[in-house]
Order: sequence, then C-alpha cells, then structure tokens
Amino acid sequence: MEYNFREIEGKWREYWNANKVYKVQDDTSKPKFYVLDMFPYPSGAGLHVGHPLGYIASDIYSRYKRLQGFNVLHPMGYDAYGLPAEQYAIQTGQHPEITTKKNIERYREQLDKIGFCYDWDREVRTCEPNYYKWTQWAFIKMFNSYFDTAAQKAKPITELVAAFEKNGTEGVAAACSEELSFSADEWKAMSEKEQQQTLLNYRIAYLGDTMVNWCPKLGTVLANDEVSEGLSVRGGYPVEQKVMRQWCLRVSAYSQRLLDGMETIDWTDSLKETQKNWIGRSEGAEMLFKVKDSDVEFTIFTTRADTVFGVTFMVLAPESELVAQLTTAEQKAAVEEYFQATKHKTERERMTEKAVTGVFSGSYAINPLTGESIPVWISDYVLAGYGTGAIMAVPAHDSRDFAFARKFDLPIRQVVIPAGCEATDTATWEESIDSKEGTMVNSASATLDLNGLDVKEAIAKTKEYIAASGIGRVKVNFRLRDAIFSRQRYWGEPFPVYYKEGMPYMLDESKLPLQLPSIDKFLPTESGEPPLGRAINWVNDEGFPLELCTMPGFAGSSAYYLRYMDPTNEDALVSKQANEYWRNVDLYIGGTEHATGHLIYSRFWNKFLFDLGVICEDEPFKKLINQGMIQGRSNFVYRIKDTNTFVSLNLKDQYDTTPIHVDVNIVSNDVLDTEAFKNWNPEYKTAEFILEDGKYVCGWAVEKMSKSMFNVVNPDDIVEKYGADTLRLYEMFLGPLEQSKPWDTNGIDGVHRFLRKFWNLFYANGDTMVVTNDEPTKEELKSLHKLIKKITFDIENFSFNTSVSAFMICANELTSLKCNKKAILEQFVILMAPFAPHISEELWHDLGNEGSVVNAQWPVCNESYLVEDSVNYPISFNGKVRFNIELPAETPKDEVERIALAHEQTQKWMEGKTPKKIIVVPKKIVNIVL
RNA sequence: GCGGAUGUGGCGUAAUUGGUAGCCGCGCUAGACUUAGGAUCUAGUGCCGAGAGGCGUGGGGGUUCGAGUCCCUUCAUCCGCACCA
Repeated sequence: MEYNFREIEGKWREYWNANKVYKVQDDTSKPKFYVLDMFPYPSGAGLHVGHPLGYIASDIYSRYKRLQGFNVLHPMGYDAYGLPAEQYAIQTGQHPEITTKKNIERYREQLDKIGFCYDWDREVRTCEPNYYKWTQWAFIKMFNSYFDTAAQKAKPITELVAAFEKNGTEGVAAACSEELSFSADEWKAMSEKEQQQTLLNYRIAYLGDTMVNWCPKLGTVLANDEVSEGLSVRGGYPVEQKVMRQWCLRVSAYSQRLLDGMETIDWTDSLKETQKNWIGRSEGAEMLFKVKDSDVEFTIFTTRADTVFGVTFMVLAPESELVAQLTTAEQKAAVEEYFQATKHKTERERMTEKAVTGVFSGSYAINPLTGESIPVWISDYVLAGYGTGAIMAVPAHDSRDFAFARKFDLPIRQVVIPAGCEATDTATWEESIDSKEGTMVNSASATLDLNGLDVKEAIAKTKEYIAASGIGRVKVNFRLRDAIFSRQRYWGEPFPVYYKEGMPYMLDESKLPLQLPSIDKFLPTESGEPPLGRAINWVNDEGFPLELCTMPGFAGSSAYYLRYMDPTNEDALVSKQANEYWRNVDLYIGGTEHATGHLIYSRFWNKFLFDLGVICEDEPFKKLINQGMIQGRSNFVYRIKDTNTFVSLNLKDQYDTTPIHVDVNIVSNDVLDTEAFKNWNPEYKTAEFILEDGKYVCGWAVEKMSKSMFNVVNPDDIVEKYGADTLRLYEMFLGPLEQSKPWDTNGIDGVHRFLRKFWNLFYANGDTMVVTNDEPTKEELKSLHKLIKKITFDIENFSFNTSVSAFMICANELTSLKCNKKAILEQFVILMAPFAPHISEELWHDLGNEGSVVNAQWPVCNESYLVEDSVNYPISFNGKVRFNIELPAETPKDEVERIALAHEQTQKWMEGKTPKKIIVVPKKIVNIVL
C-alpha cells in the first residue's frame, strides 16, 4: 500500500477534532507542563512557511511531554488588536473587527492543516470583550497602586494616602515621576483636584506630561521599543519628540526586579543581555551643585565621582527646566536661538548629525569640593530623559565632554594617569582618556584627598565623602523608561477612564468590560481628537466624558498566558486554583524581536499581579527558546537585454543579461518550469529559453521573505504536495532551531522519501501490514534503543534537526534487517508521534491499538542493549604507557577501577615497572602514566 | 565604542562535549530496472595524488599523549545597545 498522506492526514484531523483528543483538564493527579507559543497577530497575508517553525518545535515538545505522562497545557490564540487592521480600515472603511475575524479564520485553517495539538477550547482573542475586560481590570489595579521602593513591591494607593495624611511625604519611599515634599497639613489643605494631581505622581498607571515619540504619519504616539533609529518600526515613518499628556505605566519602578528576576529564569544569554542593556542599570552618585550668586542649585548624576576635581564646566539638556532659571539676561537671546534650532530637529537628525553644538547660559556653578566657579553650558548632547538632564563635564576623561571643550575652547584638566604613563599637557591631546583604570592626580581639597588612589578606590572614597558631607548621595540610575500607554487610535482596548474637572477617574469594576463603541470613520475627528471622539454618547453613567485614547498593542499580550489557564472565568482573570496548578509557562517559544517589548512588559505586568497576590509566580516564562527567522530564498531568471529570451544560469555570462525575480513556486530544485513561467505573467507569454542540459537553471539569493521578492512559500502548498508530516519534519531538519536560515525546498524530497521508507517498514509487501509478534533480535533492539536514547536526549535539548537524522538512520537499519517485529515497530511509531503525528496515528491504529497514540507511553532506553560485545584497547607508547579503553558511558565506578587495575597488572607484565600514576577519566578513558 | 553570537565538503549540517572530523540529507558520478523519468534501487563522493601516502574544521600561536572542541591573538559575518554622563 502506498503512503497516501492526503487521505491519512485528513482522516486523523477529523478524528482528533471529533474526539477532542487535545482537550486539557486541570488534572491535579498529574504533574503539569505549560508550553506556550508567542501568539500571532493575524495579518492579512496569512502564514508563510517561517511562522510555523516555532509552533512545530513547541508542538513536538508538548506531545513528548504528554507521552511522558505530563498534563500539558498547549494553547493558542490571537493578538488581535493592531495597526495594520486599522490602516486597512481607514483605506477601505471595512470595520477592523471584520478583517480581523476573517484573518483569524484563515490562520486557523492554515494552522489546522499542520496538525498541532492545541486545545482550541482555550483560545483567546485580545479584541474580545470577555478577554479585554481583564486588560482593563489590570489597568484599574495599576491606577490604584503605587510602588514602594523600600519594599520593592506594588501596594494599594490608599496606603500612600494614609501615609500622606499622617506624615506627608516624610518617610515615604515611593517610585514617582518627580520628587515631592509636603507635610500632612499641606496634603490636607489640598483641593480634591490637587490631591488627585499629586497622586498621579505615584500611581503605577498614571497620566503624565511626558516627552513622547509622536509619529505624525501614523497619528499616534509610540513606545520606545516601537521606534528604531528615529523611525517607527511599523511603517518606517519619522518620529518626533513632543510633550503630551499621556497614560504611562511606571515600568521603571520595577527596573531592579526585572534585572534580578533574570537570575532565576532559563533564557539565552544573548536575550538576557539585550534586556540588561535595555534596562541599563548604572551605579553612580548624585551631586548637588550650587549656582553662583543665586539660590538655585541643581543635581547631576555621574558614574565617575572620582573625576570631580577635573570638572571644568557643566552642561544642561536644552529641554531641562533649569535652562530658564540659569539663563542670564545677556545670554537670553542666544539661548533662545539655540533652543529653537534644536527643537525642530527630530530624534533621527539629532542622532545622525554628530556636530557639536551648544550655548553658554551665562551662569556659573560652584564645585562643591573645590569651591571653583565653573560655567554652565547648554547642549543637546545631554539627554533630558536620563539622570537629571544635567551633567558635570570632565573633558579630560570623557570623549563627549572633550569634543565639547575643544569646540568651545574650555579648559581641560587631567585627574587620572593610566598605568605606566605620566601626566601630559592636555593641550596636546587628541582624545580624552576614558579608561576606568589609572591613578588619581590633581585631586585634593581641604576635605578630600584622592591623589595616588586608583580609580576604583577613588570612586568609592568620593561616594562615601559626598554622602557623609551631604553634597550628594549614592544613586543607581536606569535607562529603562516608563511605558507610554496611550494610542490615539481606534482598534485597541478602551481605557476604563472618565474625566471630572480634567482629572481622570476609574470606572467601577462592575462596569467592565467597557466595550469599544462603533464609529462612522476610523480617522481622527475634525478637531484633531482620536477616532473615539466620533463615538456617540461616549460618556459614563453620570455623563462624564470617557477617555478617547485606546491602549497599545502590548496591553493585550502582557497577561494572555494567564488567561489560557482559565479562559472562560467571568469573575477573575484566572482562578486561584487554576493558577496554582498551572503556575507559569515552563517553555515559551518565540522570536527575539520581542526582547525589549513584549518580554519586558509581560514580566512587568506579571510582577505587578504577583504583588497584588492575584498570581503565585513572580516570573511568567521559566524557559525561553528563540527560534531563528526563516528567510526567503529568491530565484532569478536572466533576460538578455532588450529581448524576451532567458538564458540559464551557467550560460548567462556569455550574454548581457538582467536578473529578474521569479516566483519560487514555479521553480523546483532551481530548475524553472518554463511553461508555468510563460503563464506567470502575460509579459512572458512569448518567452524563449536558452537551456543547459535541457533544463533552465535559475540563480538564487537569500533575502527577506516578502511578496515583492516572489519568494514567499505558503505552508498550504507544501502540505498539499508533500503532506503535513513532511512539512513538520523538514522544518525541523533544516538546521538548529535557534539559528536563522533561508527556506530552501531543495532537500524536502529526502525527508519525504524517509516517510515512505518508514511506511514501507509496515507495508513492505503490498496492501496488508505484515508484522509478527516474534522476539526481536539483539541487533534490532540495539537499533531501537539507540534511537530511544537519541530522540529523548534531542527533544530535551531542542536539537530536533538531529532527531530527524536519527530516524532516518534507524529506518535504514531496520529496513536492511528486514525487521517486521511488532515490539520494535510499535515503539518506533511512538517515537515518531511528536514529529509526524498523522502517519504515527495511522500506523498506531493499524497495529491494532485502540485510542490515540498521543496517550501512549514514551519508551525508555535500556542501556544494556547498547553495550558492545568487544572492547577496544588502543595502546600508544610515548615515554609513558597509555591505554585508551572504550567503555560504555554508564560503566559503574568500581568496574572502571577493576579495569584500571587489570591494566596496572598488564603494564607490569609488559614493562616490569610500577606505574607512577593511574588517571581514571570519567566515562571512558583510563590513562596509566609510568 | 560597549556587549553577545557564529565561522567545518559543492550546499544544509553532524561529532558521544577533549578521544578515528565530515553522521544524516541535498547535489553530483557510475550502474540496474524502465517506452519514459523531476520514479525506484545499488555503489561511490572532503582535498591533492596513478599509488603508497600527504593535507585538512577562517588565519597565526599555545596547553595536551591527543584540539573542530580549552587558552591567547587576529580576520570575517550577523545581532543587540549606543551622545546613557
């Protein structure tokens, strides 16, 4: 009987569906395992062959864990809110909900064809009211919480209010936008509005006037991770900096915990490194500088407190509030001019133009250690958003300060001498000495002497001094910014917020979900308000206006993995029991592109819910694997210039040709289907070909998989031609999971051939299966158990590509042994089941088993079948006598010792000498040294 | 500039983690069966050499009885962060 994959795959898809084989219950009698894919945004283009790579890997792992007796939660859903559907809606007037539904249906169809073991009863969609109810709910909780920096934990805002009523800000340690100081009486004297405004300074979800990334083309603000090099990640439009009143999440409060948490999770180093960079912890000190002839004083942040004697000027960011205070009357015009010039630069321009610019403020600051007066400058090389927006400049030891000093002819004073060098005249320097190694010079005052110390000692001593003398404090700074949470868009979660006297208030939880209203057009209103401004009667019960912005894409994806645990619960995001059983994700598979977005927000969100006591784990994703990207492999034909004649790859150099992208779907193994090519495009109807060896060979290149390169491969086509099992195995066979690689269909025949060979083990001679219950031979058992060991090891290590090779080897061995023993073949089927579920299910039933193979038991390797009969004793003589002995890896220790002793005796017999040393290397080698 | 990763046949890759480099697959070569082959089967296939043999894991050096694997150095490619004080 032929391996008829179409019939087999159709049949079992139906069976699995009808029998709810993949339904998951909260069964506390079994250990749980939670395997999660990053859920997709259902785009209009559908899935290409790169998308399922991670899904296949997680599916294999889920099935494997289930075969091992775990109760496996393996759900799927859709990140359904997002810009593309809305952009499409703007163009066509089609409601995003309709497009999204349609796209989801198509995704589902495509996913179903690949044979995943998802429990679809647990599906979530972020745009469904019963889902986004809990996104809104979490937002309300964040609004009603503040972050206690001493306890490093979110707490109810009511506790903060109580503290204010008692002692004002005295003794309060709370993450905030701006350090405030007031007494209990002052707090009580505030109006309701003033109190609300004050609390916004502390709430975890707060409305704040912040510098935002405004993208005029998209008509919305964007989070930092949605902007790259001054352009929007989606669309690539310019982004400008602008102050706007926006909802923000105080993610920065969790910086330290986000950093510490990484110690407890099993992610790749590169991903952890990316997150560490993004969080950007730096230890340093804050120092207070007084302004000469003024009451004004300001704080700077530095990591190089040791260089304080080398400070020769100060610099403020142009956006800093201090600019207005410190600009003197004489300098006002110049500063204003400079401010106008920098303001109109976009972030991108500011980054690409490396020109050093700046202006003198007219004021002087006083160095708290030397009492020296130093000029205060203003320059855009200092960022308003980092530290305090003001720096002390040490041109001798900071390359940026150095460049600035040179440009404006400011003094440069050396305070660090690198080892083995001597102090030199700074006027002759071509660059600063930025190194953190060296000895301090020129660094002494009446109260602090650093001379002779090395940099590290000097930093410690200076920090100690400034803390003790009250001119500053030790401070840890983070680069991580609060997340801007408003989007001036329609297709997102509405905020459960209404406004009274311009102050935001939360809707009552009982009013959730606040449903997204219908509107007539998906554009901003004529007065420039977000699209929700078009909604009729967009007010709360008392008639107060509701928020017009919606939440960003990452809102819905931040806690979705919790919802899968208990997807239909109407009273809670997740019930206590369900959460305590499933806890967190054991294995998360997805792309690296979410390293600084989703994976930060999600961890933050999770930690917040943990603080609330809603969930029981502090980290959401225990282990994370990043699958590589699948790139496209484009094909080219070569048209001879000004003709309609195409020349094959290896003959093209004889002509003057232009390469043209050709649809990879009419090319097979780089050979063009010339008839299909003629029909591909009317322009080529009359095409002629110059062939080599009777074939037209195409050129190729690795490029991004995209429609415009005609290199998109649809998984449906592969399933149609080879079957889902072949697709699954081939995607795994392509190379290591974590590595990016081009999609190349050239090798797929080999994998398909293997599946036929596997099939023929059962149906070697015609239409009936011939398997016997005979005892397997030693060779057959060895072949099988080698496979069991290898596959088990590979799956545990996500080394699926080598598993496929191992299957092929075993199938070849069993074929040449003409093995038809049920005892062997049945086990082989179980090992194959995670990788190729359809064919395995078919054969499992053909072998006479009841029920699905997914409920079978994973075989265990019996090492005794692997033991070799003979032992190899290579001997080398090289001043020492050495024996390399091949022993099975699991040889007991006393056995190794026995063999070593035997060799000691052998050695005596050989040389009549006593060995000086016997080295027993674990596992397999015994070295005997004379 | 800082940090991370990778480098092995014509191609995708493998190597029991320091122990015979190149498993498995693609491609290629020859043969068999075929009216035919983009089907199937068999054998061969790292490079040089007629051969014995020699050379081989980006380059150079080192440790070791033994290095693709460990150390130093250098080159190349990819990724992340970057006026972050």
